[in-house]
Amino acid sequence: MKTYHESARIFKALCDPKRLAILEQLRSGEKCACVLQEPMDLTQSGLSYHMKILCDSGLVVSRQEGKWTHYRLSEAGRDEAVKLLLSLTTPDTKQAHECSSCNRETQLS
Amino acid sequence: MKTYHESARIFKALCDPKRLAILEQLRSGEKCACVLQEPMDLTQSGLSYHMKILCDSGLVVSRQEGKWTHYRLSEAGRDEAVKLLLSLTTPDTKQAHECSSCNRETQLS
DNA sequence: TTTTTATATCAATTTTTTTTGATATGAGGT
DNA sequence: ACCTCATATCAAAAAAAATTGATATAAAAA
Repeated sequence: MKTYHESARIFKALCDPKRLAILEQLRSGEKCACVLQEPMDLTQSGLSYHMKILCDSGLVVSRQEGKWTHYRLSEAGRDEAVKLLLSLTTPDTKQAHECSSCNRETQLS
Repeated sequence: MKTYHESARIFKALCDPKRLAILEQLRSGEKCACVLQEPMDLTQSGLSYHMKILCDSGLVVSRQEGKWTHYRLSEAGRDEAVKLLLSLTTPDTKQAHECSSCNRETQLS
């Protein structure tokens, strides 16, 4: 079971427009950093910063090839994120119950 | 088609540990603000701030009942978020291709 | 070996987000 | 009408994230 902090880290990757634009570029295949940076309003070190966050989330994986770093979407990372999103937002039917204290007060009045 | 900024807003709801703890509470059913606040390290206005972000994302919906505001998970919001997550992180097979510029340089050398 | 090239990291700054305390709103109750 | 309670909103402060420019590293080229 992940802590809330660990779970938040995965979604942190998705809560910045520039990182979403980077993911969009990766949808069409593996890209090296220099190619990713070109069409974006980002400095070299800015891109590196965002790629670190994307890799830390597990949604993206990197591969070193000589001087170049290539990035690509991770299928395992995506599956993990979807599973986590569902587990965070799906009602727990086992212990589901209504808000008792407010309802009681309402009913008593 | 959503802008990256709009998409980011949905995931912004999920990138804070306190908001994940709030979602966890909502998994067991609809809750009013006072009940949600109690077990959490949050002031009244702090909770209100986070609930606004959760509602803006569509993952949570609110219902007014007299003085009380009740919050619950939104199934539609969850479906939307999953759909969005998948569309952002699934390779686009139609136009998938490798990083051409780096590969070319590598092959030429 | 010296130079260039691709990327990472660091420290300082700027921007954004979160927290806090005070006040506003609005529904009931007295 | 006045008071109380639940919640929202505002402005200021604090904390966290993003950007920038400089420097470090390490691979390949000259």
